[in-house]
Amino acid sequence: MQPHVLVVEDEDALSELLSYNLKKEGFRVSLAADGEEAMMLVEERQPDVVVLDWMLPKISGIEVCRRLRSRHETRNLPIIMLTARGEEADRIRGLDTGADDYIVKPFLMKELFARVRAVLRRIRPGLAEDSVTVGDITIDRVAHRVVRSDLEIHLGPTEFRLLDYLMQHPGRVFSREQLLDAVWGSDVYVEARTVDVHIGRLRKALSAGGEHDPIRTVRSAGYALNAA
Amino acid sequence: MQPHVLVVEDEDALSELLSYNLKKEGFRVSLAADGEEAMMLVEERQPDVVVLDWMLPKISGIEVCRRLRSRHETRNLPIIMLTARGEEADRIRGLDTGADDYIVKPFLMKELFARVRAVLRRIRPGLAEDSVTVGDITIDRVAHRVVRSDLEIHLGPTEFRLLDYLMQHPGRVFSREQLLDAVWGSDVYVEARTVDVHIGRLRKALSAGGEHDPIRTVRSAGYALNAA
DNA sequence: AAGTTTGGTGACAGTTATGTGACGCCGCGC
DNA sequence: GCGCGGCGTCACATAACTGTCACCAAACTT
Repeated sequence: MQPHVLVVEDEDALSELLSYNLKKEGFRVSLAADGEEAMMLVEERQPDVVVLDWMLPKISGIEVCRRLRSRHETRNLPIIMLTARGEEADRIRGLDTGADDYIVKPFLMKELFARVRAVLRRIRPGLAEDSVTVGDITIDRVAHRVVRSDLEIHLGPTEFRLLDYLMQHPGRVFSREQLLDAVWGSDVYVEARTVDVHIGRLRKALSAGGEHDPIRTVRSAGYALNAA
Repeated sequence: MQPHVLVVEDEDALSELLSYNLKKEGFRVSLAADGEEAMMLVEERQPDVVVLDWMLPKISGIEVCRRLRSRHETRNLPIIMLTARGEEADRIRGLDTGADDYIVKPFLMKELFARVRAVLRRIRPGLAEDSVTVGDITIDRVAHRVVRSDLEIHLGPTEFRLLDYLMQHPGRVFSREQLLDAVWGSDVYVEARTVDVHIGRLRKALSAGGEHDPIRTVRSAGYALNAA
């Protein structure tokens, strides 16, 4: 699954531009226009990285950063701040407050891409890693293969992305909505129950060799991949 | 596909000269004028080898080298440093930091070519090798011949380059766009589906002797050559 | 224990991606 | 100018995958 970027920026023109280009670059993108919306979307969409403008209405960028850092779930969420030229003091405060990197406006798109990728790699190596193993299941993103105890498993594209996503956070429970957002994309509309069907298909495929089901159903909450 | 060299050099005159000559020698070349650009281009273009001037604005050569070595994906990326006469200390630090070779300015072009090729051969044998074998398929770049289990296979130029590229990263899945970029060149415009047709032709040619198809289709992702 | 909610799953019809034969175009050697 | 080998596109057939639904079972509630 592609990394998910939350862009927090109040200027429409810039946020549109960022969204367009990041999507083209293969990222999933959510947009927030102010600090409140940002906090909400962080919660709801669980982005992998936040690109945060420093000048924001309502809650300032620095405050958003502080709040994210003070909450357990988002303590390690990578943050890249956008500052206007010359806001030197902010930049320093930003890094103090826990931003992972900053970039000065105006900037080149490819510079942003590079930093987003760099931060992802540094903070959450798993995301950029070529292959991940959880228990007896290994997924290789480059070769696009899944192996369970030496047996190759064939998955359709959606099942592959679904498993990939679950494997990035083993043990964690995801609601159907979260999975739809992450795996299907926040822009398409499909029934939540569709997730059930795909989970079912994934289970069947993963259990083809007689092994036991690695996916846990959490009633009225969602699904999780068993950590070990 | 020809090896891809990233030249990091801040003097325009020298970088132009290097670019011109390396291209004439059959390498693909990218140019970076400083350390930041270098890091960006490494990420973006994924060169096969870096020729790195030691005196650079912004990020020094030594720092570039250190960063490349500290990142998983570039740990083994070959680096050849360019040092001015007498910068003995730098040279040692350079090799310490993980450069693979160094060359003292001023130097002869063919000396540079030789070192680039040597380093490529040492670090990534496949790229500089005259012939490569994957499973029962052998490709001879010099003679432009392909052999599968002792049977010679005739391929057109495009199919040859396509197979050559796939054989450089066996098992890895490439999107149609990646293949177009790598095999057709990023400047020509052809339909993505054209890749399918050529894959089809390649398959037919490779299976002429009754062997089974060595190319794997990954639905909605692309194609890969089976590793073994 | 009956009622209610939630999850599992086979079936199905629609959609999308891929395989492939056919065709016309082009550059080249003769 | 002609024939030939390659190339890029297209159209069509086919295979693979998808989202929904209906219906049943399991898990909770009261």
